[in-house]
Amino acid sequence: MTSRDLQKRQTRQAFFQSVLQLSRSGHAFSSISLRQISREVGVVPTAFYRHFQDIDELGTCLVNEELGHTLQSLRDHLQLGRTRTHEGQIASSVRFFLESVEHASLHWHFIVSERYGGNQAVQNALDEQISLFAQIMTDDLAMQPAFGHLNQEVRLLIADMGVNMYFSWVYKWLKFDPIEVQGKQEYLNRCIKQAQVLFYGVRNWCP
Amino acid sequence: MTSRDLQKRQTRQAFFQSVLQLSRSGHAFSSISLRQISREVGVVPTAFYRHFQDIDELGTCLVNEELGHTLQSLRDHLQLGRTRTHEGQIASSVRFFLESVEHASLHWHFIVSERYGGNQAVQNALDEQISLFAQIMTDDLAMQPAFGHLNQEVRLLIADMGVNMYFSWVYKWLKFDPIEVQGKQEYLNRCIKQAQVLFYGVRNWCP
DNA sequence: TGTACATCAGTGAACGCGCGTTCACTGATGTAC
DNA sequence: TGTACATCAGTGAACGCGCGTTCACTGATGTAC
Repeated sequence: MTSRDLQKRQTRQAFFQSVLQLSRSGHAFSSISLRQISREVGVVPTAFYRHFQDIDELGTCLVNEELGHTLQSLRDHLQLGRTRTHEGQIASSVRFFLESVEHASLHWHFIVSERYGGNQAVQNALDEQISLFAQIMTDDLAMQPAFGHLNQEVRLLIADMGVNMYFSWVYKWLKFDPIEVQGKQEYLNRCIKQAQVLFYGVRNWCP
Repeated sequence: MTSRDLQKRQTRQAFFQSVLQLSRSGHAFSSISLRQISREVGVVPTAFYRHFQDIDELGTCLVNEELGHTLQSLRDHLQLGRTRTHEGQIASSVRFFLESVEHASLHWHFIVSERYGGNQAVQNALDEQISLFAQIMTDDLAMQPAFGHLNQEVRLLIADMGVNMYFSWVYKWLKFDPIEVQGKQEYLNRCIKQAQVLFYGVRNWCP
């Protein structure tokens, strides 16, 4: 790894960061221009082509590389199935999720904004990453004895509900001002209750 | 109402339709240009200003007028709370919802695509309409004796889960080709099961 | 009913601007000997 | 280690194009008498 390679990688990262910041400040990915991004990075527009063929490629690389790592580590640590037997454990799982979201707020803002947004390439790349969540949550549910009465199909169905519920919290969660400690706490408690309602129903569900 | 007024109203409708069609064909609202819309309508770009001050105004009017009616009539007929005691009735509610969505597919594609999209004015207008759903579902839950043990706060929390779950179905539901009858039927059954899992849990929930 | 005037939805030319993409270039970094 | 050449990330000028917005206009429809 030469210093030139290192420099190139840093610029590439800067392109990703610029997109995430533009997204955070309210611009849809499909309305961001190549020149806008380059300006943010601090390079001339033509430098863009040293890194990506076009904006679609920037989008898919951003999702697979930059967001991929964030989502991978979250998937590794959520372990929903192993921690949801008692209500206190459901609470920790929700708390861990929302803290992770806050910690990678730029990433998550982009994910929820672009999940159903205008760029097909980005949408497909995101869909792949997100469906891994449902898959992993399904396997996780299988490890929990209390849910042994559920077959694979029902587990996947429930994991899908769980992922959609978790994702439905993100947008409002990221809108809180860091100072609004009390508002955030109340919102967190609301999310925890929603998770408890869902998983309580699952525990007693007869397929 | 003169024939001139009528003509103007038709052109206004045509602007709405053009936006919905452009949205359906994959363009994010915030990346659609005034000239693109006018071209679709079949008028010169300057004619746009006879109807709207700018694109933001077109967006908010589209949501409040065009989508407003669709959502209003759906809210009036869903009556979730009155029909979810037996599992067969939950099924009819889900079926009615997804049929309504299919019937107004352009509207619903726009709603789910722009809910977290790039235009703040549209997002705010949509948020108002959507939060009415949660409000109405909350009141509806109150009418159901089986859920009398839930207080107002918990009912709103559950209505919120319900709305988010219903909305989470829409995007994939609209992606089905009309010919794929079997695939659609299977997806519908999946949605019904998800609704049953959620409302089953609610029925036995102790706050 | 007929006439004379007012209204106003849609026209078409014009503007300055930011866009994506091309091209030949520069000069610092890497490599071969 | 020192030299001579290769690589290639970033430069800057140039292009044609679609954009939003302005303006004075046209001519069909509506209104007052």
